[in-house]
Amino acid sequence: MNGPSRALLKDKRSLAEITAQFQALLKRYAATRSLAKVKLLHGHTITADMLHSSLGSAEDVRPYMVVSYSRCGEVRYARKLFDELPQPGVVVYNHMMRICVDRGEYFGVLKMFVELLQLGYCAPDKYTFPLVFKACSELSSVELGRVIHGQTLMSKFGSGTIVQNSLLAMYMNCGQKEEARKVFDAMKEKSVVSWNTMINGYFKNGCAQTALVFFNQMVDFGVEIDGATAVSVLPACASLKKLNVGRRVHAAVEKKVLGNNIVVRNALVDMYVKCGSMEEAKSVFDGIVEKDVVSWTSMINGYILSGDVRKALVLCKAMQIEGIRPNSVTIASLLSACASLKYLNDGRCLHGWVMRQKLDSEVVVETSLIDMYAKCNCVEVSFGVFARTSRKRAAPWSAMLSGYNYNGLAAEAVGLFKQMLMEGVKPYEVTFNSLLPAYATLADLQLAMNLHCYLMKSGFLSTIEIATSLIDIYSKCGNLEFAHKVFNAIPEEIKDIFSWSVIIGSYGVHGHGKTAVSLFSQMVQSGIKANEITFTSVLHACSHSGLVDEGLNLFKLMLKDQKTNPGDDHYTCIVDLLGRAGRLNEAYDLMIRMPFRPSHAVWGALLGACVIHGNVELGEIAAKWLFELEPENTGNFVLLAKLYSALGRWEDAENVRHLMNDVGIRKEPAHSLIEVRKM
DNA sequence: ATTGGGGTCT
Repeated sequence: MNGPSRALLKDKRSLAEITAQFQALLKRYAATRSLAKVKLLHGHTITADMLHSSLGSAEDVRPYMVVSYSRCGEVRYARKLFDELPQPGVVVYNHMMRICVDRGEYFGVLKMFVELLQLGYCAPDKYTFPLVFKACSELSSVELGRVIHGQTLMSKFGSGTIVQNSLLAMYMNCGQKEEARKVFDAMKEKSVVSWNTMINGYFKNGCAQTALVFFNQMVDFGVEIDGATAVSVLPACASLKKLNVGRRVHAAVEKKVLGNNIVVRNALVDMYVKCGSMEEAKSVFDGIVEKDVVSWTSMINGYILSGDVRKALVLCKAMQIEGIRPNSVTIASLLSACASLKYLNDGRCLHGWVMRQKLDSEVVVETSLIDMYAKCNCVEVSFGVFARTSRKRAAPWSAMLSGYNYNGLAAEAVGLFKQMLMEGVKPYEVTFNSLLPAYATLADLQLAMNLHCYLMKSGFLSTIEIATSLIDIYSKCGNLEFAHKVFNAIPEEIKDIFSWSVIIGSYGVHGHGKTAVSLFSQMVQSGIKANEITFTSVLHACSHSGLVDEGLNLFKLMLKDQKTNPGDDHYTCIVDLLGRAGRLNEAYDLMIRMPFRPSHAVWGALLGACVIHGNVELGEIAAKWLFELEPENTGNFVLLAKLYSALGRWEDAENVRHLMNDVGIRKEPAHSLIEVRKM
C-alpha cells in the first residue's frame, strides 16, 4: 500500500488535510485525463472508508471522483458514483449533464436540470445554463428555452457573455431569429462567438443577406475574425454568389493565418465552387496538404456544378488512389448528378460500388438512389431500392413520392402516401412538394377532402405553401367553394402573393372574372403589391370572362407601376381579351407598340381571335409570324385553314392544308408561300 | 470546466 492510503493508516495528519490532498490529486488527474490514476485513487478512498468508517472524508472526496471520471470519459463509473452521492452539488451535476450532451442524451440533461432545481440546497450556475440551452436547442424546444431564459434573467448569470451566447445559438437553432436578435442587441459585451453565432444563425434560417450584413458590421466594429467566422460567412457568400466578398474573406484568412484549419480551407473551396470560380477553388484545393473527404467532395461537387460530371467521376477515382474513401455525401452528390443528366449507366456503376462498400444502407444514399433511378425513368428499379430500405425515415418515402410524380404516376403517389401514414412514418414539409401536385393531377374531390382532413389534423395546413397547394387542388377538382374556404382560413397577416395568385387564378379559370377582379383589389387593399404572376392570373380571368374594360384598366395599372413590367404572358392575355371582343385592330396596334418582339403565344392569340371574327387581313399576318416562330406547330395551319373555310375561300384553305403536309417533309419555310400584304 | 463552426440528399 502506498500513497494517500498509507498516509491515512499512519494517521499522522488530520482528516481535513488528507481530504484536501485527495481533492488536489483528483483535480490534477482530471486535468491530465489520467484515468488509471483516478481508478487507483478510487480504490484508496474505498480502503480509507473501510478502515476508518469515517465517511466524512470520503463524502468530501467522492464528488471529485465523479468529476474526474467524467473528465476522463469513464462514464459508467461516473454515473454509478453520482447515483450514490447523497448530496451532489451543482459542479457534479454540470459534469453529469456534460456527459449527457456528449452522448446526445438531451432529454437526460433536462431531467437532471429539473432535479437540480428541486434539490433546494444548490442552484444552477453559469456552467449549467449553456448545457441546458444546448439541450433545448437540440430538442428544438423554444418554449422550454424561453422559460429557462427567464430564469437566467432572474439569476445573476443572465448577463454572462457565454450564457448569452448559448442563448443566441438556442434561439437561432429553433428558428427564432428575431428573439436571438433581441438578446444580441441587449448584450453588453459581445465576443467573437456572439457575432459568429449570429452570422451562422441567420444563414441557417435562410437569411444569407443579413448574415453578410452582420459580418460587415463585425468588421466595422473592429472585432477580430477567427476560423469560425470564416466558416460561418463563406456559405453565405456561396449561396448569394458574392465572389468578391468571398475573396475578401479569403484574404483575411491568409492575413490572420487561419488557413491551417482544414475546415476553413474546405469552406473556401466550397465558396469558390458555388461562385462558379473553379480556378480559384482548384488553387485552394491544391494548397491543402492533407485533403480529407470533405475537401475532395467539395471539389467533386464543383465539377458537377460546372457541368463536368466526367471529371467529377475521374476525381472520385483519384481520391481513392490518394487513400481517401468516398463517403455517403460524396456518393449522394455524384448520384444526383447522374440523376439530373440521366446517366443511368454511371448511376448503376455507383450503385454497385456503394453496395460493395456497404454504404447502401445510409439514408442519404438510399434516397439519392431512389431519386436517380426515378429521374432516369426506371420507376420499377427505384421502387426496388425503396422496398429494401428500412422505411422508418421520411426521406426515402419522399424521394419515392417525387419519383412517382416525376413519371406521371399520380395515383401511385397518393397510394404510397397512404401507406406511409399507415406505417406510422411522419412526413415533413418537403414531402408535400412532390405529393400535392399528384392530388392536383388526379382532381378527385373525395381524395382532396381526405387530404384536407389529414392536413388539418396533422397541423401541416398552417404552412402557407401547403394551404396554397390545397386551394389549387380544390380548384382543379372544380370546387371553388372549398378552395375559398381554405383561402379564408389562412390568417390575413400570413396570406402572401402566392396564395392570392392561386385563388384569383382559380376564379379566373372557372370563368368567374368579376370575383377574380374583386379579389385582386382586395389583395391590393390588404397591402400586398401585385407582381407579374398575379397580373397574369387576373388578366387571364378577365379574358376568360370577357371583362374587356376591367382587363384594360388593370393592364394600364401595370404599365404605370414601375416595379412590374408587362411580359409576354400579359400581352397574350390583353391581345386575347381585345381579340375576343372583336377589337382586333386595337390588339394589333398594341402589338406593334410592344417593347419587345411578340412571341408565338401573342401571335397565336391574335390568330385565334381572327378566326372567331373572320379577319383574314390580320390573320394572315399572324399566321406568317407563327409559321416562322414555330414551324413545327401544325395547329397554326389548321387555324388559318379554318379562317379561310369560314369565309368560303375553299381553295386557299386547301392550299394551307397541303402546305401543312409539305412542311413535315420538305422543311421549307412555309411563310414564303403566303403573300403578306401588310407588315 | 463552459458558448459558435465545413461538403450531399430529402
